[in-house]
Amino acid sequence: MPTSTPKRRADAERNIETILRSTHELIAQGALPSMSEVASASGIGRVTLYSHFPSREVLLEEVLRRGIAHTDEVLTALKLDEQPPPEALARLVRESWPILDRHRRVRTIALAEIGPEALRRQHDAAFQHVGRLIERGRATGDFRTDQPVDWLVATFYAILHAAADEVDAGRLVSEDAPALLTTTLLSTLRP
Amino acid sequence: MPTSTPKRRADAERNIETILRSTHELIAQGALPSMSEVASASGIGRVTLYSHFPSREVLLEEVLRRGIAHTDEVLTALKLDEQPPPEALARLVRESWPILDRHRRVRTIALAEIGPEALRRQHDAAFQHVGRLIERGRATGDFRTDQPVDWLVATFYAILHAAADEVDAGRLVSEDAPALLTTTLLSTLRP
DNA sequence: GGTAAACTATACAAGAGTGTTCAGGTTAAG
DNA sequence: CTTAACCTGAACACTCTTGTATAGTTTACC
Repeated sequence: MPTSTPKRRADAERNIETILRSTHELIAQGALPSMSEVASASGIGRVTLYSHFPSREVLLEEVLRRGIAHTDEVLTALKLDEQPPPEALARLVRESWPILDRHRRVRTIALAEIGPEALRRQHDAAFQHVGRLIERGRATGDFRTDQPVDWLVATFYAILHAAADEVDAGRLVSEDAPALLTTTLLSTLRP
Repeated sequence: MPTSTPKRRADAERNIETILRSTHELIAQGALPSMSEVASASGIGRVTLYSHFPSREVLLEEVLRRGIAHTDEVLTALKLDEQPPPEALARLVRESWPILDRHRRVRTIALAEIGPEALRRQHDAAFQHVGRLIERGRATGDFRTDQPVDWLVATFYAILHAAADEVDAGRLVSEDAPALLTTTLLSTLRP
């Protein structure tokens, strides 16, 4: 079924896109933006913002939904299932670690604002990709089996997050991150 | 030099203590408490609260300062310097991982509210303990030297934080955490 | 070019938070 | 027992945020 778009004008479409993009960006920077902040960051009036998103909660939910969908697309395109787990992990980190971290941030912040129910409704695609990769690695003997999968996934994300924080703090340059990350992640996952 | 206490009455002293304790607790639970919340959580009036801490910012700074001092005491008492680094790490995790994490939370939340300057002024004692331990381990050959110390410290805290989150989410029981943590941390630190 | 959709600024109501003032009640300490 | 320190609730001014209403202007689209 095609997404039923009840014929919107092109400028409205453009504004909605801009709103969602800049909201996402504000959240990724660590802020919990107010509707006024979103409006001025998007370069539109506050009333226009409300005309598209009737409440703050609806806006945040939509940003979360799109973030999850986008992450899922990127991860699916990587075709992680078709490579040996260690190589798949290296590829995953090299090509998309900032995306994964940004997703984690939006997830955390949006969750804190709109409660866990909204998140449970949208099941979290990125976690499933990483979880599947780890489970496959356990089956092939590449990854350890002496710790719960949940714990391995949790440390995976925590380490990604640490890298992003270090980059933000200026103690790490973004180009060096993938190599460090791959090494550290493999250290935690190898038997 | 003894801390110059400008002769306060005992009940005032008691209230100040209660305020700082309950504020810390509220923050450790993940909240960003308002002055009203702090007051009612402490069982005192809002005006009394303001009479002791002229502003929210001053209160948060003091909570942060005391948290850092307390963590420093606990870590110093462990005498990490007197044991081989891997054993010292295991001991550190076993005896104080919840304290380290709670401290990290207060640090993060207070930082978000009062800005980084206040934190830079109070240099972070816990980070120094962990950093020293890791550097000593590198010198003895127990820990890896192919990654920057800053990065190893960052992952150390990130993994502690992950454990605390997992416990909060109910996916991990607190008693199992030290063993998992020690294993994972040593995996990231071993050469 | 006409028309409806979309935009804008301004203003309003309601709620929450900060910080202050005041007037009166309680209690620690000498 | 006296007194100064301390605590209290109520009220006030101020700011910020959410969400809605109004009236007028711009712009996409046929």
